[in-house]
Formats: sequence, C-alpha cells, structure tokens
Amino acid sequence: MSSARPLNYDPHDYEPFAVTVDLAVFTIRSGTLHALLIRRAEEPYAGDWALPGGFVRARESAHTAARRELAEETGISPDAVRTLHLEQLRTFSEPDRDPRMRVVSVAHTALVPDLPEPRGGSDAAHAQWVPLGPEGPRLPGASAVLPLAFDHDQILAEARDRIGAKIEYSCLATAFCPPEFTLGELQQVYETVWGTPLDRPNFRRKVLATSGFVEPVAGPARLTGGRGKPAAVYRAGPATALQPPLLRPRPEGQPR
Amino acid sequence: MSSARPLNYDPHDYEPFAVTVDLAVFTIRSGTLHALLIRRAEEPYAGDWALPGGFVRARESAHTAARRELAEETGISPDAVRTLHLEQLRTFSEPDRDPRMRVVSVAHTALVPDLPEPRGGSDAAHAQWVPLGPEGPRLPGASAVLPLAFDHDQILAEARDRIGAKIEYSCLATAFCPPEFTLGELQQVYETVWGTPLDRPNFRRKVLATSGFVEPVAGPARLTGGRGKPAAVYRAGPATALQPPLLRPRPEGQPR
DNA sequence: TCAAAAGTGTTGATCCTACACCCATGA
DNA sequence: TCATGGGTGTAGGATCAACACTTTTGA
Repeated sequence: MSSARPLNYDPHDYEPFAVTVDLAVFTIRSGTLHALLIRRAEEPYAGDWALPGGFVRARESAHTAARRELAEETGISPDAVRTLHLEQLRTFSEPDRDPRMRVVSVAHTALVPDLPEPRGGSDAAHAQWVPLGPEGPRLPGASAVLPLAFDHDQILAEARDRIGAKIEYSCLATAFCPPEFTLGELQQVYETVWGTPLDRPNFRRKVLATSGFVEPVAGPARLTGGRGKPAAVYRAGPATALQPPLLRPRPEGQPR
Repeated sequence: MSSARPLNYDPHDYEPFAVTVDLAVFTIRSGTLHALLIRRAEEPYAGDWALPGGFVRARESAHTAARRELAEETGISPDAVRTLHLEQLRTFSEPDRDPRMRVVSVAHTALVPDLPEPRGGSDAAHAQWVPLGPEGPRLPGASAVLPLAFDHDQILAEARDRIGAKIEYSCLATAFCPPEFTLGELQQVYETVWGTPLDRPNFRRKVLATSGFVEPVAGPARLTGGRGKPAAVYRAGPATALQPPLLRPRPEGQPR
C-alpha cells in the first residue's frame, strides 16, 4: 500500500474492480491428463469453453473462494475438498481481459484423483473433463485444439507447465492418486504429466529413497493392470518437498 | 469466470475491491541483502515501516502498476526500470488484511543492482534500504527485527524465500549485479542470498558450464577487493534457465 | 616478500543410467 | 506356458565436493 493513500476514502472513489478466481483443475483418466471445463451460457463467449470460476465474496479470501468453487464445480463435498491440492497460480489483470468491465482474476491450480463424472453443483451442471493433447484441450474425436474464452488458454497452459515443473521437486504427484496406490500408478502420473516414459527400477528407487514421500500400507493388491505380480500398496507420506529432486529426462541437448 | 455471472451487471452490485500492488524490492549492499521500505505517514500503522506500493489504476495491469511504483519509489527512470527484474510473487487477499476496507494486493518481487540512495519520487521521499538479518529487516544498530505494517512481514519473507530458491535454477542472480561484473561478485550474490560460503573453483566451473549464463567482456579489471589478481569481466548472457541447476549446500540431513 | 584474490588441476566418493534378471499372477 | 507387470541387482560412466596448487596484483 502506498503511503499516499488518503486518510478517509470511499471505495467508490477508485476504479471499481471485480475480483474473481479461475480454476485450472487437473486429473488423470486412463493415462491422459484432463482439465475440468465448463460451457459458457452467456455472452461474451457464449457457447465457448472456459475454466470454472467465480467471484470472490465479501468475506472470503481468494483461496477460500477457490475452494468453494472447486466443491461446487466438481460436486465434491466442502469437507473432502479440503484434502485436495489447491494452490494459487498467479493473478491475471490485463485491463481488457474481460470486455464487460475490469476483472482481476486470481488463478488457482487444483489436482484431483480420478473421479466419477463431475456431478455439477448449482453453478455448472455441465462441467466436463476434457482431455489435454500436447497443444491443449481437445474434445474426443476433434481434430483441432479447443480455444477457451477470455485468457483461459494462457492460464491453463501456465498451470500445466507449473505442474510439470513442480512434481520434480515436490511430493505433489500423489495428489493425482487415490488414497492408496501402487508405485506403478505413481509412475504413470509422472509419465502422463511429462509425456515421457521412465525407467521403472530407477523410478522406484528414487521414490523410496525420499523418506516421507510414500509409506507402505499392509495388505498387497493388484491394481495397475489385470495381470502381473500384485504390487505393494502405498499412501502419501508427510513430506512435501522432494530431496533429492526427481528430474525429468531433458529432451535435447546435454544428457544433463 | 463463472457462467453464473448475470448478463448485465453493475460493478457496484458486488463488493467493491481495491486492488493494489506491493513491492518487495531487494538489493545487495556491502555483502548484505537489503529491502526497500517506506515509513507510513498515515493511519493505520502510522509511523511503521511498510513495503512500497499503491493502487492499480483504471487502465493498468498489475505488472504495469508495479513497474510504475518501482520507478517512483527508487527514482529510477521509467525507461531504465524496464530492464530490471520484476515478477509477480502472489496475491494476498485475506478479508481483514487492511482494517479500512477490502484490499486485494498483488505482491511483486524486484531485484536491483546496488544503487545510490533512493531519490524518492513524489510518493515516497523517505524510501530507504534496510538491511535484512536472518530473521528479517533490522535497522542499523537496532537489536530487534523491525515489524512491518499489514501482512508485509509475510510478503517480504515469502519474497526472500522465493529468491533463494529461484537463483538455484534460473539466471536471476545477475539481476543483482551491475551490467559488467566479475565471477567473484556473482559468487558474493549467491553467498549473500543463501548465507553460505561457496567453493570458488567449483562455483566458477558451474557458472561457466552453463552456456548463456554469463559471457566474457573484453578488457580485464580489478574489482572485488583492492588487492589480488584482476578478475575477468562478464555480462549477463541470454539464458534464463540454469541447466544443470546450481544447488545450494543443504544445511542438515543427507549430504544430498 | 607477503597477503589477497583469481584461476587451474586432481582425486576419491557418490550418484545415476541402462540394463539384465527373477518373481508372481491371469489367461 | 506365456504374457504382463512388480521387484532386485549391478557395472560403467558422469558428476561433484574438497582441496592443493599456480598466477597476478597492491602494499
């Protein structure tokens, strides 16, 4: 805040801003990264696809608003939504990003495990999981990338980049998994987000070498495929940072 | 944006928000990290120290507003300020963070080379560089950490953490250096931000191994100390990412 | 001649990649 | 018995921290 702010001022003396949250919600279904999108009912961009989101209310922080919207759009209970990974991405504030008025949006990223099809709340009965190709969202069968309303293409792309970078040095990847999972499933998360195959023995060693990343659960089970040796079951541990990091294979240039 | 937004709406139908930017501006002077702080003239927190900042204007993005404020507070020309490193940190939006009204602040972090004492603009003739101890800002001679107004302690601490993390895998550190610098000076940046001494031969090798991090300049010079062999002079190169990263020595636990 | 800072060389430990290999299950 | 996925072992190369050493300057 500037010291030049007058002692007594009325909010309406200043340019009125609307403050919203937009959500880039990701999940992994059948080996493909998906984002939760809605179809806009009204102008502008009526009929176009967009990120879910909404206004920050009078007594809410942006984070609280994002959590509320996430529960509404996914149909997850407000209690359960507290356990999901939800973090601020960045704030988008270009003056003309919304043609109607000045809207500043605090974009958030959320990671959820594979869910039943979203049972939309009042706000968006039409929220859908849309698969993400290498270039962006693509409806099943469509040949081209789906353009989003407003600056949501940019938000989605930034959110996706951030996730890819963040699972390298944080324990975030378990947020895509159900409460109990196998190392094969965890590896699939990495492979799906990065779009690269990983060496299974080495992946396994790296994960287990980081204390607190995953912890073993009692009875074994079979999960990843219909066949093969049953895999040991793990749950997410208390750690949040990955030390040493799990670096993705660099595509070109030096092997490292 | 939510699809539930009504077709025609007036901004004042909603809770009016003020949107501000706050700046965590860092520099290094004589081997110590400093932050730019101002003294508040008015209530609340009159007389307390705070981060510089101000309102986002009607036709500005948050980034533009941050750049404008940075120029005003440091006395750097609007042209020159474009070359500085300025990036969004995150948005602070707790409902009661400002006791007067609802203020959402998009915090930014800026890195500047060592400057002459800030010639305050109209807004803050009293902006000062305050050295940062391990626990936070501390006025010269003071025994305790200086508490800041609003949630600015938290903003400053987060900004500082982020810088420490970011110079590991980005070329950001050169932003603290003048246009031409020696590797000794660059190493001092790392040592100051991290608060750890580094091995000179190894530091040198790592920096030079990353193509585009620094590039040599013609004639040699003496800089770092009054004595010793003159050091080769470099300038910042075109790279932005550091591959491989320059990891800080981990204080405890596993050697890596 | 000494202290201080820049710059080069080396070595042993560590880490990691890329495999080969065995195990347990369903079909 | 074969295909499939889980899990263990290991060898060779790359990397890196730590430290010895040389060089060039000011005092």
